[in-house]
Amino acid sequence: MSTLKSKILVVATDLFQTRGINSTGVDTIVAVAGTTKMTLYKYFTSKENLILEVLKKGHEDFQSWLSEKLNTNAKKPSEKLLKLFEFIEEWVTSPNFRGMGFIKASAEFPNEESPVHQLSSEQSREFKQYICSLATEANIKDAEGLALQLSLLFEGAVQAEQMKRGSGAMKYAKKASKILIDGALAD
Amino acid sequence: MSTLKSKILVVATDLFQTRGINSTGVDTIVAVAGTTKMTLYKYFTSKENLILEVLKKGHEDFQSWLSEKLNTNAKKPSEKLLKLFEFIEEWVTSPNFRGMGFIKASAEFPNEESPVHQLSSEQSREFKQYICSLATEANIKDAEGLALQLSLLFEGAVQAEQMKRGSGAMKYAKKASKILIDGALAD
DNA sequence: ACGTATATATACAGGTCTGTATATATATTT
DNA sequence: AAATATATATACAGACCTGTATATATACGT
Repeated sequence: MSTLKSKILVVATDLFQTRGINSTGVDTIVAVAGTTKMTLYKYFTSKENLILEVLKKGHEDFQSWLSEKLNTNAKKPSEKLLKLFEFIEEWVTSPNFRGMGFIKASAEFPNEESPVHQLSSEQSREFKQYICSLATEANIKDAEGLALQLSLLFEGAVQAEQMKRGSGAMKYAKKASKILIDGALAD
Repeated sequence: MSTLKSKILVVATDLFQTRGINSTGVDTIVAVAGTTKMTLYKYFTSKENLILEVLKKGHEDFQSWLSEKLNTNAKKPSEKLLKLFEFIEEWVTSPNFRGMGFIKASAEFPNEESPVHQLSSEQSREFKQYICSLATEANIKDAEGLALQLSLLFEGAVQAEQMKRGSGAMKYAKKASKILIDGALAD
């Protein structure tokens, strides 16, 4: 991938997070990225296309980092579940955490026909599905239910962290997740 | 309050929720409300002022409904805590639920200097504080921690419900809250 | 050195948005 | 009936936005 395209993606991710998606114009993006609109529209067919690519990259980066961390640091499925929020916390509190795009995007694009909303919605579902697969492997009875609960905790904590960095929300989400997982394992 | 002002508030609440705040123009609001811009700008000094009043009304309506419900239907403090999500679920699944404004607003106005962001942030804090007061009365040891956890669940579930109505997220949030509260009461 | 691909600089068309100005209509009060 | 407050209708200025058009510069392969 061209370095310019990559630079635009990084800058857009940053600005979308700190100023909002709709409030960030392409002129601002190219100015910060140190390039021009012509170049942006060479790599992205439209602003919507740029938004979609920002979302895709953010989700892929997070998902692959997380599953790689879990696979190398935990063996038993139940261990993976229990360590889930530990790594999520590590990701979220890292200095180059740029927010979870799909949470903001689904708020800014509530219309269900919008491609941005659809992608956000799908990413949220995918993440929940990933947790559900971990829960299923760990022989949790109501794997779907636990996955939903953990994803609610996750999304709530990310939102709190986006609202105020360093709020420590994820630390308490981690504690809550341990209680919920232990309870589900005992069922 | 004038019926027109009230009508504008209701319509704006609705449109902000279903189309987003920044994506909803005042022209659309007055058209749906059946009035004109001149009237809107008589009752509200600016669009930002309208947004702030929409947020205030939404939060007041919810908070007063919730505390009244809890005060009449539960006596012991621990009972209030345990019934909290039952009433929240009733509110959220009611047909005229119009979303929790401050959750969407904080996503659309991430800039901490924005008055809209500041009010959203304050409302989130107030809600958490209310839960904390319930937990304190119920003699929970780490009342702050439990309050934070429950508010994370709440915000995550509202977000999920806003993303897809009828997702049943609040039902599972309620179950999770019971587990967390029971655990905290036993400490 | 020459041609080609890539990036820049800049201007602008067409649209949307907020907030105001101007003129008119409808109620209500006296 | 006259006067006053309230609401409508409509137009518009000024700002912003997306996406494109045009012309120029820079690098690179051959």
